[in-house]
Amino acid sequence: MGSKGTEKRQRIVDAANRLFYHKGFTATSFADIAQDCGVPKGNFYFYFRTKENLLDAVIHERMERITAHLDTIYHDFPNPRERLHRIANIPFYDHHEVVQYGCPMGTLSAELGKLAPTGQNAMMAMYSLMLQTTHRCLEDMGHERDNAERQARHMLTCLQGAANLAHTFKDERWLETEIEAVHAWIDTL
Amino acid sequence: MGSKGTEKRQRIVDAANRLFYHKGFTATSFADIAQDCGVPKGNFYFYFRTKENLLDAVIHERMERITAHLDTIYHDFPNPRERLHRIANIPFYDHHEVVQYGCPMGTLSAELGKLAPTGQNAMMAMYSLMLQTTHRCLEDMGHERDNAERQARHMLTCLQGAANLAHTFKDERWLETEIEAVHAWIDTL
DNA sequence: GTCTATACCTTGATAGAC
DNA sequence: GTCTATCAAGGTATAGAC
Repeated sequence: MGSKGTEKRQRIVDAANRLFYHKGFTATSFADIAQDCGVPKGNFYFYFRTKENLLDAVIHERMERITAHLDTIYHDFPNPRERLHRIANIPFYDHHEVVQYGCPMGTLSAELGKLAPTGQNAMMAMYSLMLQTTHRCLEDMGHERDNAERQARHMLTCLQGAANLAHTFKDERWLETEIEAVHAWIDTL
Repeated sequence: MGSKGTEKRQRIVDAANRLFYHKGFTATSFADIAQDCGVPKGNFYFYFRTKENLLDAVIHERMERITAHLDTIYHDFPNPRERLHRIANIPFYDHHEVVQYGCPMGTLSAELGKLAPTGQNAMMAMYSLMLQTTHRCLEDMGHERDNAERQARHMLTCLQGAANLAHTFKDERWLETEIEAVHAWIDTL
């Protein structure tokens, strides 16, 4: 608690977070991370026993950020429909990075789904959080439970697909128009 | 050329294709491929100068398969709406593998988008093929050019998102219901 | 707590016998 | 054309001085 170590640990996690996103988990080496954050890689093992351990810390960090962001939306917008619009805007918030590196959650989940059963569970938790938040907005708008769940899945599907294809085609307009379509769809609900 | 080499080359490409899909490009080593196809890895370099070169062959192989599949659809179904239904069904055709390893095109594209500018162009070509085929069906159904393109992008977006989230959640029903929604959407066009 | 030096393994790639 | 043996480089992880 409050010891000097926490600050350095945070620098490692932040650099790993950035590089796992930009280069992918497997393609990122400890040497890359060390160079990025200025901490010698031999020091990593004081904070994390393995690379997978560092990955867990990165995912945990992301989980906290998305949780905080959703909480902010919930706090700032009492209207459930307006909340949905804000959730739909999340991928567009960092649209420039999404086009260049893909969806932070989606690309990592795609990679981990092929090799790490541990990290994949944490990714599922992140998506479940977004799903349940969306689901709750829809219920607050008067949709019954089953219908709300179906609609929430559909919205997430469109957002994820839009991010992926915008990344593949390096086309910001793809993201823009598809998110715009989601907004229009929300207003029909 | 009918020389003996082509057959062994094909075995290497097939094994690489399978493993790049199941484990990812970076996470798959030549040793993995060699073990899978029974060809010693030292022999690989007679057919491919680099790993990226082998990747190109794999992508080329996939491109030919998807081209052949779309040609079959075009040949078997004269009705453009029926063709759209068949295209929408493509991810569901191998639904079991899609749930386990994700969309073959989507996951590879996500990985290459972060490291290989070369291979990524080939991935774009594959998606463009699907996009243009869809686009043409919509034009044949009477939609004007701009509208058809927008609809085609939307359909691809939904299919890609469905495959990704079904993979993330290891949930076959996600894929099933979202593709069903695409079918219903096609009938409204 | 922090860093250097290094062990040990796997990687993609080469050389050369056959 | 095919395979064995091996390379240099880079990977994760460890040992131990400070």
